[in-house]
Amino acid sequence: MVATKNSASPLAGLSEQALAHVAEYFQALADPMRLRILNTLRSGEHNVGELTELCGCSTANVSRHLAALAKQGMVGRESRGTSVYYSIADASIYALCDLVCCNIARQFEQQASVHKSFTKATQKRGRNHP
Amino acid sequence: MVATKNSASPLAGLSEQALAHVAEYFQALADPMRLRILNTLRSGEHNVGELTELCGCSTANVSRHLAALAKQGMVGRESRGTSVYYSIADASIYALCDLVCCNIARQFEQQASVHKSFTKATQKRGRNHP
DNA sequence: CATCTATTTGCGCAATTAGGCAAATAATGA
DNA sequence: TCATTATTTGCCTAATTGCGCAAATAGATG
Repeated sequence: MVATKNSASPLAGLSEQALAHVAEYFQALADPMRLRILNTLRSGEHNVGELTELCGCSTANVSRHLAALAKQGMVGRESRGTSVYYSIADASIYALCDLVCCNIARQFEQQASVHKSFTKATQKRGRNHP
Repeated sequence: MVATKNSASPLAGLSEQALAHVAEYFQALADPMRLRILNTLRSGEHNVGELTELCGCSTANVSRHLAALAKQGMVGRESRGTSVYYSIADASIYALCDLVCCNIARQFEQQASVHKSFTKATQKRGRNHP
């Protein structure tokens, strides 16, 4: 691994591999059904069958999505009896999602009130659609 | 929009559309080259040609990636002369990336400890040489 | 062991996507 | 005007991805 070690921020000076790793992490979150699963797991652990019902998704796909999330260390796996229970392994995921939701909410606000001026600066900011 | 759950957090009770929107947001971050572009923009605004050189990517692709980032409101666009300058429009992106990097660093630590010798107790955390 | 249930995985298909190449567009200057 | 530079976009290909279906595994119970 070629670490450039520019310690301005964790993102600064990342190697190709590290960048790919971060991208994979985001990729795991870039699916509505996986987000739904994570959201469902917020209330506590659930097995695959429960998630299948709660998320309205086939068992096979829930299993696959859980595998993808587990690969990124987002959820933990625990076999109990004939079932496999999954739970959130990294609560900071929700911090990520909350940040994104805030950003998107902000976008919606801006979109909703294009002609209103609630931005403090009077600059013309990125409202450009061809 | 159908809110199905109590709103303990922004992620809770998200409609299908909102969930898809969040997923799209993460999707925009789920590419190494786009992360590299964002990382490069951290030092300040750059035009497409500069980013092409700094990121080692073709002009067309840089342009496309920038369009994807702009679509999510992550970067802003400003034409000056014959060039188009892009800059970070939402600094909270870096908070996202930093969170992810911390999570991944943690993963690396755990992987490293496990890989090194699984006979040791995993409560010692002294493994950090990126 | 046989069997049932729960979960995982292999395979194929349809849809999406990143990248290369070239043509099209925009802005500047002779 | 035409030429030049900078950026965007259309088209194509290769690779990836999510899903449905069915077969395969793992664990518990008779």
